[in-house]
Amino acid sequence: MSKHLLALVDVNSFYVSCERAFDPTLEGRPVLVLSNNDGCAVAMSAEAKELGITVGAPWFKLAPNAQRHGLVARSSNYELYGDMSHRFLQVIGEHSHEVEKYSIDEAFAGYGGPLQGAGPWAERIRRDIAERLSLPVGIGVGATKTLAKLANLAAKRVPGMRGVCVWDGLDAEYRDWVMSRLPVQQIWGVGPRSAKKLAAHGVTTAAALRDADAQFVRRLLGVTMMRTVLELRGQPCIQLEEEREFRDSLVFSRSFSTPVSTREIMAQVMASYAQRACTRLNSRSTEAKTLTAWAMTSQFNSAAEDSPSATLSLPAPTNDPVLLTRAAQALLPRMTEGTRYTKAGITLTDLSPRGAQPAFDLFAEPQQDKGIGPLLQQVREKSGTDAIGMGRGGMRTAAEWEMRREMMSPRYTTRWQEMLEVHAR
DNA sequence: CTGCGTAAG
DNA sequence: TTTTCTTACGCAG
Repeated sequence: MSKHLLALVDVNSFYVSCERAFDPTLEGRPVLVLSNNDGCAVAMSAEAKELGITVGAPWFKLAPNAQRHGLVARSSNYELYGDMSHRFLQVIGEHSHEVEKYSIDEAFAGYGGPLQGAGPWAERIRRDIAERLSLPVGIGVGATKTLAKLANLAAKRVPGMRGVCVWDGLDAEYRDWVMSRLPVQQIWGVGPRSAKKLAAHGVTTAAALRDADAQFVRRLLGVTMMRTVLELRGQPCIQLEEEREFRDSLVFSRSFSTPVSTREIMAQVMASYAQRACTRLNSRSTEAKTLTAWAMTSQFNSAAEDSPSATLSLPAPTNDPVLLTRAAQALLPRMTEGTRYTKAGITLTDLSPRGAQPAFDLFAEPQQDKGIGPLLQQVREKSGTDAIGMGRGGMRTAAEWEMRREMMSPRYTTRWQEMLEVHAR
């Protein structure tokens, strides 16, 4: 008997595991990866969790005691993680025809063979990723995405499973026991708000949600939660999705390392961010028709709250950094000189595939004729964002407000100069 | 169509 | 001195 099953493969403590893959001295030690600006912990090893550190813990509070605990912190190295993520998907793809990238460190994979073969199949994936990428993964297999997620949780929590769990391969009584003990909030798709509403009706465990009346759940929390109920019963409602080429919008936003409070500096920020948003636009071969430039003050200082934004509709879809950089300056008159802004961003909307509507010459700008925009982007793509740019974009020395990344590891897999050197003797 | 609430990692 | 960033979807208005 063969049944269509799904695996959810995820890397344990992905960012930390990427760091460890290239620096084995981190093995067995408490390790943290910090957010942009080295502000707070965003990922941690099991050893760091045991020290009581949680996501969001501010680094400046942990730093004084780090040495005493042997705690190591790394700045986030997204270039490395992104590349490792790509390799992770590639390996899974060699074991399955259907793969869906779910997040930077997770993927769903389809399995169409007999049930007894599912465990060995998952084990082969686990071993292949360990051998080729030095990354530890957990794999849950189930008849639906929700059950695969659940099995993945079990794979990590039950020591005997050693990272692989095939839900349908377990005893029915054992499955029931697990579900009756699992808090409903641990189910994929059930967040804190929904859990609270469910609890008010006596639904506090995964088993209770599975056995709840589907129509009742639909009325209480909508169709999405009803689908979750059906999926817990083994009825697939959430399909494996194709990679979506196309997104409706694109955001480039960053917090500043120190607040920005003058138009002069914000102009530099906008120039830099617009060009980086432009790079993302190009990497997806798209053009944007609308640009929103925005800034905001700290959420933790409600006294002087301000969140100015300016939305511009461009005459035609464009990916020209010159035009977008200029458009982003529209924020400046909206901001209050002297207010301490802590974060800003560029949102590009109304995206379309590049060249879908041929540019109407009437609106062509003088610099487009000379091809300055494409040239700038070409140089940035080839030689890095600090090679060339307009305004602040392209400066080699970091500006005062630019993000701090003081403990970043080398970009081992994407930069020749930063490749790992191995000496044999 | 848009903004908001909710969730995810 | 802190306290991430990004994407997606359903639903109400």
